[in-house]
Amino acid sequence: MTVSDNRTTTTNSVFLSTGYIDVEATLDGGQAFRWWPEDSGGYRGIVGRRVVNVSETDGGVVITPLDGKSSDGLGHLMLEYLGEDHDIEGFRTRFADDKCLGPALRGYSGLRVLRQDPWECLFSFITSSTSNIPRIKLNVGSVVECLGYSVGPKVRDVTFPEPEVVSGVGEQFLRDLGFGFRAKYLVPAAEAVASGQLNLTDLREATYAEAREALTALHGVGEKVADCVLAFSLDKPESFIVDRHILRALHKWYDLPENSSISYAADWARDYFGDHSSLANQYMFHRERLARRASEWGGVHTARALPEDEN
DNA sequence: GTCCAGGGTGAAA
DNA sequence: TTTCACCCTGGA
Repeated sequence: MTVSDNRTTTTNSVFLSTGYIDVEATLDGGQAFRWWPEDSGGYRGIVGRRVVNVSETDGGVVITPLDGKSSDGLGHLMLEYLGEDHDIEGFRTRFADDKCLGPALRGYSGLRVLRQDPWECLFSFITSSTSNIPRIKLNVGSVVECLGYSVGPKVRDVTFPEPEVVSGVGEQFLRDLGFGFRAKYLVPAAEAVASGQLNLTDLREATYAEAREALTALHGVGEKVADCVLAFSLDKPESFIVDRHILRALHKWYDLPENSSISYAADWARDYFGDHSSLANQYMFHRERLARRASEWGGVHTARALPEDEN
């Protein structure tokens, strides 16, 4: 991987030779909720305190700062965010012939697992409980517009509100923003992080089991939400997220025992996929989503996206 | 207009 | 282990 400046142009953008990255599937496919497509192409969002546009290009992505600042340090920041240190090549090799993942890898190879800010990730996935992606984006968007610190020209160009700020505004404020019953989980979680009782950064160094236990100790954080935070922000590639769609996929493609519980299925998948669990999980989730979307449109998605027969 | 599902969790049975 | 309430938004 290399980072090259592009200062000969007036755009001040940075090219990252990451290999192909499917920007839409990666940034706006249910891992993160603050990326918005731009008319001019690519996706606009915030990483740390920087406002950027991320666009696909040959052999990688182009990062363009939209906050008027220079591109110094942007390459490193974005490589880390885009999960560049994940073992994507090892994953591709190992599962090239897998019944479920092989076709997925050939159909849409540019999917990555992000490395997000842990607090934003925790907040977002507590919010995700019995919700859907449009609504999660709506909720997260409204809370950052109200409480975030502006770092760019647009209303959504704001940093994610610190846990101190979220605990300060209280439950009713979040309910009024439309978070519903999740508000009563979000405020205590913010308090735990703000007080230092829960140190999310330390959990990056902790084992998977330790970190998962620390997260599920929070009210409103079960195994599912914990695994999302572990995979998408706490450097735990052995994390495997099971919802009802993934459970169905596991039954369909693998020798998972009949009537396995969500919890059992997650243990089974972690054992089966090992350190490639979070990548396998994301490709499987994406495949199920495309299949579902295709059937809702009354069509078949296998012809284009998947070279092999679905059934 | 009504109905329903949506990347769940916690408490009670 | 299973059932149920919890909020509410968008699409059918």
